[in-house]
Amino acid sequence: MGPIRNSTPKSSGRVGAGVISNGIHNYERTKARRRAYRKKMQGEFDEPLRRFLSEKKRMPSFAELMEIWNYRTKSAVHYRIQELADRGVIRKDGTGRIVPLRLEKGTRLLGVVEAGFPSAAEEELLDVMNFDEFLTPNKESSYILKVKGDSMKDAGIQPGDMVIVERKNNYKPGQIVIAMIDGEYTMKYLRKRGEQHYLEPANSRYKPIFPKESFKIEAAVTAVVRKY
Amino acid sequence: MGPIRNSTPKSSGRVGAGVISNGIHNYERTKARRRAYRKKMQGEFDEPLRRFLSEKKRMPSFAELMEIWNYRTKSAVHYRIQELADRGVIRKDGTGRIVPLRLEKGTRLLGVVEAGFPSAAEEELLDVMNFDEFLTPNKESSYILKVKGDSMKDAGIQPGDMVIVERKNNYKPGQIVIAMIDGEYTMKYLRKRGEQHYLEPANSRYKPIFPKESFKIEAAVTAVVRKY
DNA sequence: TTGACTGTAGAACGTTCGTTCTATAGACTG
DNA sequence: CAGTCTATAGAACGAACGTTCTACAGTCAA
Repeated sequence: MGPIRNSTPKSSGRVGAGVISNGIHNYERTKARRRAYRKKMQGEFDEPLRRFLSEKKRMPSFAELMEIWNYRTKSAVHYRIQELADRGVIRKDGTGRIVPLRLEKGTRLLGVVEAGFPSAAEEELLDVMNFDEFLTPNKESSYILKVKGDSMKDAGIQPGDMVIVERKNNYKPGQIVIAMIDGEYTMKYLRKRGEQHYLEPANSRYKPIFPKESFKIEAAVTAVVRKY
Repeated sequence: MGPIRNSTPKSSGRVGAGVISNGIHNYERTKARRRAYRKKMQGEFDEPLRRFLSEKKRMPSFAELMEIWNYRTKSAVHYRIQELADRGVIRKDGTGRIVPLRLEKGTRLLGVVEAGFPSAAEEELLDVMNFDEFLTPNKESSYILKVKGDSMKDAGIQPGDMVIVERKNNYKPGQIVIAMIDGEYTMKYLRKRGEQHYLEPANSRYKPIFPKESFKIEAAVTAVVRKY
């Protein structure tokens, strides 16, 4: 049958000698059908791969791809793999093994609220993103804290939120920082008046804190995460 | 030399016949040194694996592990792999290939601000988390929107924040939802008075919205993310 | 209708894979 | 000091791997 596969396995493959194929066609209609079919198929090559990757946390071997894609030979897989590599979905490393490129699934980016929700056809075009990389590019120096108290309320940080903080070498005024001041940890805006640094809450019910003895900034807040 | 390796490769391996090893030892001191060394080593087996995985997006083969761990034989790798599997760091699938279990690096969870920052020794004990799984468990039905306007300010959602929304079948009062009301998309609290649903902003400068004609809830907000 | 192109089947090949067995140096135990 | 345990080296092995070549049916374009 050629390119249209994934139908019943037995009907695929070459036609035996002596079988006369029907030569009558409506070519235009056939052509259109095939285009649509192939577009659909493309997704049906990628999708099982995605599933395998997220389940097994590794790429399948050619033998496994034979089963996944319903092929009877590895050479057919080889052909398909070449096509996926050309499309940039996967890549081959030095030893021939395949590595994923655009297979990890992310969450779809929709833009501003007014944009409206996409139809199934538009889905493909949406940008995707991975939160782990986005929120903690420097995993080594990042920590997660749970917020207690409402002193940063007007900055949109509520009790129960999680903040991602990062240890750095120097901290700039205007940043929200975690500081050890007079023996206690606290999260506030870092401000500077003249040469003196001080801490300012984002809540009119609290007053700025001017350090008396010890004053050490431990980390800067790089992100806020809240889950309902 | 035995278990203490990763020194210069040439000095490892068996001592040639005729070489008489020095029998004089302070056993207690040696023992303590070895324990500390081995603990340090443990990390030096896991770390290169982590790096390989995050760079190449796949687990290394035994031959590659030989280079990574500075072994001269695959049987030594086999031995180490067994130990990693016992510790639950990796797992072997049916065909002998190794799959990661506790290798993906997460961000360390510290708890409330008051907890203080951990020393290098305490690092190991911290819980880690992966934001991608945490924020979007259902990737298929989740979308990301960028917030415009300050109508949800008092709910800690500011302009420029990203909200993760999820399409559902039914929405409960009290949730923050994305709704199409009278032809426009908006993000508000979903409220219910008697039998009538309406939308309420979290900003005293705005008033509740009672739907006139069309009213359709598109999605519910499941999380808020802000990055500085 | 012809010729080129596409997609799969099938077989053979050399390479790489993880496993296993033996040997041994050094550390540890009593 | 002798015996045991741990961690590595080294070699051999069968299974699985990805590659390549040939053949051919079906599609497509001229």
